[in-house]
Amino acid sequence: MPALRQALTVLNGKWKLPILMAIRAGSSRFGEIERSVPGISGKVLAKELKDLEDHRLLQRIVHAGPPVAVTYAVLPYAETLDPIIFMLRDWGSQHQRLLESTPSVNT
Amino acid sequence: MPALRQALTVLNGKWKLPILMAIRAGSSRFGEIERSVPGISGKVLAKELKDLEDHRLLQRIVHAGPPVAVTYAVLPYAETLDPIIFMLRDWGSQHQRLLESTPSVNT
DNA sequence: AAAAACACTTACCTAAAGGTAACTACTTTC
DNA sequence: GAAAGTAGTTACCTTTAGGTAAGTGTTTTT
Repeated sequence: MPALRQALTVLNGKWKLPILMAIRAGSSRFGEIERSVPGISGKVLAKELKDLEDHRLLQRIVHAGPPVAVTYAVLPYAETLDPIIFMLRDWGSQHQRLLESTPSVNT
Repeated sequence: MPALRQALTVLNGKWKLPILMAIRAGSSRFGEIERSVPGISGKVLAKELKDLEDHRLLQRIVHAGPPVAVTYAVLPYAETLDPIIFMLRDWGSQHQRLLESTPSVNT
């Protein structure tokens, strides 16, 4: 896969970035993340957490009990995405203003 | 849609960036672009060209004939994506090296 | 006059992403 | 001992992305 597609694959999907943001904002337990990302289902959350772990953006930690507890933590490596995220957010909001100010013939 | 998702939507898909690159590299006619993006079909190319036009990244120009000719040109606005594209490419290739050097348990 | 090129469109199919709801196995609180 | 919580999994369905192949209408070359 070309490097550019690879990078887009990591960021893409409806939930990856919202999940990352939720964990950064303080959620760490599965149920806690589920509640703080409104609209996501358990199935999709489980799959996305696995993807994010595969990409070394977060770590799944099992704390020996009793009671055993599972937490998810964002790894420092995930911060290397920050400059890209900021640029994408800036460009995206600028782009939305452009589309609104010069609507296409079909809208 | 959040700004970040909006930006990702513009870039995403298997063919959008390869098409943009092909036109920048000198292809301008439909058939020419089709031949210079190996693997793409006419149907998908037509759809992607419309999307890119809707996002103001390129312009479809009909040259009055005879013979009439249709060309596609990348608009200057598309250059505002360049810094993002460079960062994504860099991060992506760095990420590929990381994944290779620390393979997961499932590979 | 026939054949090929040009820029698409249409119909049909497969695969991947995502959603819904029920279920599992364990633990903990009431 | 029943109910609720935790961290998922499973089966099933819909939507979106993308692929294949044939067709369309116009023009241009042979």
